[in-house]
Amino acid sequence: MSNVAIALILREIADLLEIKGDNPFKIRAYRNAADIVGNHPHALAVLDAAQLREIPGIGKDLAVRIRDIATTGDTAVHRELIAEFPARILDLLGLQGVGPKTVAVFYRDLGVRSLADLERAAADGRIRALKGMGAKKEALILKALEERRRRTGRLLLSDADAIATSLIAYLQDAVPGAGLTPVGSLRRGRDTCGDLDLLATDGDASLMDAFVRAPRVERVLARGETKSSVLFDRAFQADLRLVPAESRGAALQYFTGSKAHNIALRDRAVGFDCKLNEYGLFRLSDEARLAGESEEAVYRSLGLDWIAPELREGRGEIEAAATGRLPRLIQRSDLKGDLHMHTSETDGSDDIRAMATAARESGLDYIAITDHSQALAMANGLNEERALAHASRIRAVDRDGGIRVLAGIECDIKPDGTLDLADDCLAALDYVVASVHSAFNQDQRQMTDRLVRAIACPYVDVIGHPTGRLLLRRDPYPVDMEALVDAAVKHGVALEINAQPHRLDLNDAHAILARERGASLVISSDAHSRTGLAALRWGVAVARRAWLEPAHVLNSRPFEDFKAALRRNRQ
DNA sequence: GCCGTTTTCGGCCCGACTGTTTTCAGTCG
Repeated sequence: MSNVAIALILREIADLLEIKGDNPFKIRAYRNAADIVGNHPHALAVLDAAQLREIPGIGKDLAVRIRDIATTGDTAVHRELIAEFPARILDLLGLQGVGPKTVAVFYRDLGVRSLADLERAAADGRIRALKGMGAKKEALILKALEERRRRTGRLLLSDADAIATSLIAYLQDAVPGAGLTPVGSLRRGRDTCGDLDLLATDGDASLMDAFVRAPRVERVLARGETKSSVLFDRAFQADLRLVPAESRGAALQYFTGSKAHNIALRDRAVGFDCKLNEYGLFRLSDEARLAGESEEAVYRSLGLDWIAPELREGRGEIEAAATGRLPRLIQRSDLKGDLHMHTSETDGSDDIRAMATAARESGLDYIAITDHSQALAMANGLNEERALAHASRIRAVDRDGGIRVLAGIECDIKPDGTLDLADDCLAALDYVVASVHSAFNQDQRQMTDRLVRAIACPYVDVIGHPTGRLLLRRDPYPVDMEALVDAAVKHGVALEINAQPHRLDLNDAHAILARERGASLVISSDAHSRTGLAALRWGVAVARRAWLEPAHVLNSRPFEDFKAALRRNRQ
């Protein structure tokens, strides 16, 4: 049972307990545990109760429940709650403006058991008759139901970034002098964003006016002096907060999150006899403001080094910051090479020289051209003959314009784990990234064996996009990541962090596992055109979330060092 | 349900906005 599946059940328990009106702190404990489990880099299903208890936030009871879920697929508390409430009742919580208390009232007073029931109740005017509700609330419910049908869900990190950039440009145009910064999950570099959070530090009410009138705003959820929320078309939400300049740092900290990080930080503030909110760090005894103008000062006043946003996920960053053990995170400028890209020889749109020139202009010292192999016929993949001819054309470009260009290939891993091109062909190339592009429906055992067999092939240097996921479109294929990482370490094969915004594969949790086990990593763009090279920044975001330093990433090394570190060139 | 430099009991992060309210509960982040 995967961590994500366990987390799902823990979260359902929390939601149902909340509808039931149970102890809020107990609910928080379940929700907190769901976050911990869901984000944990190791498979928790294999741990026993004692090992689970060592994880902060997991105590005696939760350890037992997690064991239950891991071994039987469920736990008694959950089964009892499911029996107590209708199966579809949790759908109601997904509606804007509907929380657990409201769900409880709908269920108790109106017998609402599903979204369809709620829609009928609202249409019949039965909502307005409830205590504490009126015609306005009823209309909001109908609106929320309508929006839910059109909702597209989360946004890719790159899309969220693009929307934030244009929204900020619009606001700065409307209110010159306004200082605006993206915060929330976008600033933390999460692979997808559920909404968009913006922080403004200079500006007045006119900024809020401009915000709620931004292009494509469909509905204003809230409009205040310091806080507004809107829904864009396709029901994508954005929030804007305005704070005074002296609170900029505290607000940046607060609105960047994550929730788990903030709770831990505030808990720490309490230990310092202080209170931390979005306006500053205040001493409880006399309300004196100890920090607030800069994020650095907020952290410093709590005895912590400044923590990069990508680390703020409650993965031990506060302990590391307290003891001076934060990593020197990798940056885009640390990357000297890009090791996965396609040309017009297969499914790319630019030729070798165009890719090399663009890479040089983006500051890289070396690249590998890695077109597809023959199994990917759809992409006009290369057979041995074409691959070798392509390689000689690539080598003809090597060193031109001051950039080294390796003749590589992205070789398909066939369903049985053998490679798509003959060994002598692979041996004649400079670099091989091996990837799965077919037979995604294999079970975990087959897929793991398949990848481990590919890793054992002596001509494979890197495993490309190791889980095959396409964000918001296709789940990862099942693979035992620990076995994969261990095999990679054993054979000196590197694992790719594919920087395509819809892949970001490995993800952050897998990259943490790889780092902890001592695997080498590469960050590659998988560009299919010159402009695609810019995707490296998204891969760097994943790497930073995984606490990676330059030393963990092969393509942060100078060319000769990098080349010597490749599996094929060792010993 | 978790946790412990004051604690094995009694705490547990903090504030803005809305709707239906005569002083606040619920939702959200």
